[in-house]
Amino acid sequence: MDERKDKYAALKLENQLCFPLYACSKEIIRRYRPYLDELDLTYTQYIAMMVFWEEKQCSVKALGKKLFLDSGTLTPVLKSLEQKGYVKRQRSAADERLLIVAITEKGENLKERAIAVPQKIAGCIQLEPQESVALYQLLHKVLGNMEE
Amino acid sequence: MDERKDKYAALKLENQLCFPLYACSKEIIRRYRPYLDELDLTYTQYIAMMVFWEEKQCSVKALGKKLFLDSGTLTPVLKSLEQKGYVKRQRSAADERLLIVAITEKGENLKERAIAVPQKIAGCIQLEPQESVALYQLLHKVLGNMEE
DNA sequence: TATAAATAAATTGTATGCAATTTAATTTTG
DNA sequence: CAAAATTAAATTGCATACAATTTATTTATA
Repeated sequence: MDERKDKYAALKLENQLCFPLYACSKEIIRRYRPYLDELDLTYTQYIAMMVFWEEKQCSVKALGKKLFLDSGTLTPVLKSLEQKGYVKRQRSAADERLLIVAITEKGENLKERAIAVPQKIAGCIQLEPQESVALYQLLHKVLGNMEE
Repeated sequence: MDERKDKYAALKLENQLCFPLYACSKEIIRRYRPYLDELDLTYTQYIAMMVFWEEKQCSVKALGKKLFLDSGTLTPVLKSLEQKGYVKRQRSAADERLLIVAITEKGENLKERAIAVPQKIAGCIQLEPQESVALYQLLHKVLGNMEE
């Protein structure tokens, strides 16, 4: 089979870039599940907590920008995190349109237990350090290219 | 801030590999939408059609293996594709447990219109050829590592 | 060969994702 | 300053994802 003559080559699953991205992302997130179950967090809740572990508080808008998610996704996620007691949600006094989400003491404490997760995931991705760096840079380059 | 002394560095969003994978995947799929809308396909329906454009027919099980999806996801996707007239679904005569999904004439015809999509997506990913190859290989390496 | 084990889809239940719309608050403008 | 435009969340509707269970069929085995 001469690929130069296959006008449909670009439509083959094996020639896609997005598909392995999509598959890889889903498969890794599936690997997170047993570890996140122990923390009573979903992956989406986990990446939201990562922001709060770094920043203490954040508006829904700002969180959405960091996580590439909109309020349609975040509102139920943040309500769930509030229910678990990891964050508080309250409107900004300065601008009532903004909902400020702030981490609680219980949310801070969770960080200690979450600290073991990244190691375990790295163990299942199994890339050499320089490969991880290369992948990281390529992904951020694509994200940057799409921002334009 | 000396990173060597930050025991929480691994929990920072900027130090994750899975997160940019997840974000990249979602953002690219979002870029597919306007092009796939013209074909009346979602991304999941599109990657399923890619398999049928190559293979003519396939069981749900085999399709799930290729796409990293289970019957819980595929059943409604395939019913939807059948409704649009792009595939037929029928039980295998040899093994009634198997549902064989086969592409229709209308599904085959769709391929001609889909042929323009990959180019348009490549345009928004904007990687140099050697970067695309590197990303492709790293993603497949990770997928391979996780199969074990 | 009758029964147990295994297999394939479908179903059920929960949690995203995201476009589009709605609601409330703030900013811009005529 | 009042009306229009903008902005931020929430809501709505639809389509995934996936674990767990159920149902139907086939294979393995006592």
